[in-house]
Amino acid sequence: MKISDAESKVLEVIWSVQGPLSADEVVAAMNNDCDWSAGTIRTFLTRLVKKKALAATPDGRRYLYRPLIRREDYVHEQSRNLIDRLFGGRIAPFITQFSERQDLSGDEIEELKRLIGRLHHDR
Amino acid sequence: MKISDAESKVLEVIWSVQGPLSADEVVAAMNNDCDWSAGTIRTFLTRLVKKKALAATPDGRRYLYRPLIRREDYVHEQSRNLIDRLFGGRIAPFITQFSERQDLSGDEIEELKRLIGRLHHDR
DNA sequence: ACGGGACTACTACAAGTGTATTTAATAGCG
DNA sequence: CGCTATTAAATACACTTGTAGTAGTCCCGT
Repeated sequence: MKISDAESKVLEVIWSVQGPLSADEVVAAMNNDCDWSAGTIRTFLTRLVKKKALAATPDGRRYLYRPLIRREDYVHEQSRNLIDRLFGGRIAPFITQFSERQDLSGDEIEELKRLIGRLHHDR
Repeated sequence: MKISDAESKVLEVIWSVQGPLSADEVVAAMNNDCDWSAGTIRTFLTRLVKKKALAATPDGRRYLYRPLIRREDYVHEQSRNLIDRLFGGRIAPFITQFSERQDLSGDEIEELKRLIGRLHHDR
């Protein structure tokens, strides 16, 4: 099932904490960077449960939420999807495009250089 | 204005041709890889016009459609967005993640190596 | 000049999204 | 043991998206 933009922000917050969270712990954790009402966030929690992205386990009169999908899997799926849709499945053009737009700092380039070097070593 | 998945497929077809296209040229061009009815595709065309992603210029009793946004810009925006949302704005972790999942062929790695070498030279 | 085909414009409609409010249950406090 | 505060469930509602169908108009051929 597809996860919407708003829902994914809620997921991010839950991923960013080790253990399960209650609804208002999620609300508290989100209050910093978003302006949704508590009701709205609760809606997203129940939708994420319905979509099997979260599990809700009862804890007294409330629920504790915990992720059912791993961030790495989600992130990889999103990345693969973008690369496939927009770059014919190849990573290099993705990088090229950033460099052509001068959207790479010197630091970034250094970092990439080191990374790719190591990559080559790994195999 | 946000461009939906289905709409972006129509845009891709229009980008892939040099000049402006009439609605049923678009339909013809799309009939290969998608199973939308002509009506559906026309709906997407008008929505794309409303979203200022396409211009429709009259040509007799019909319209010719031509992109108002460049593919490179669209692609870059999508890419930047993904990198910002999922990788804290840095490209290297994006690459790392593919390599950790063995989602990079030897060819891809070679290509990246050459690319990064050139990058470094460029500045 | 009229009928038929082509092309657009308008309308439809259900599911998903963003953004909540209202209601019902319940558990702890007094 | 009943009231209030907490929490979850249900409901609301407008906008977007996916997927079309219908109606209206205009040009071409006869």
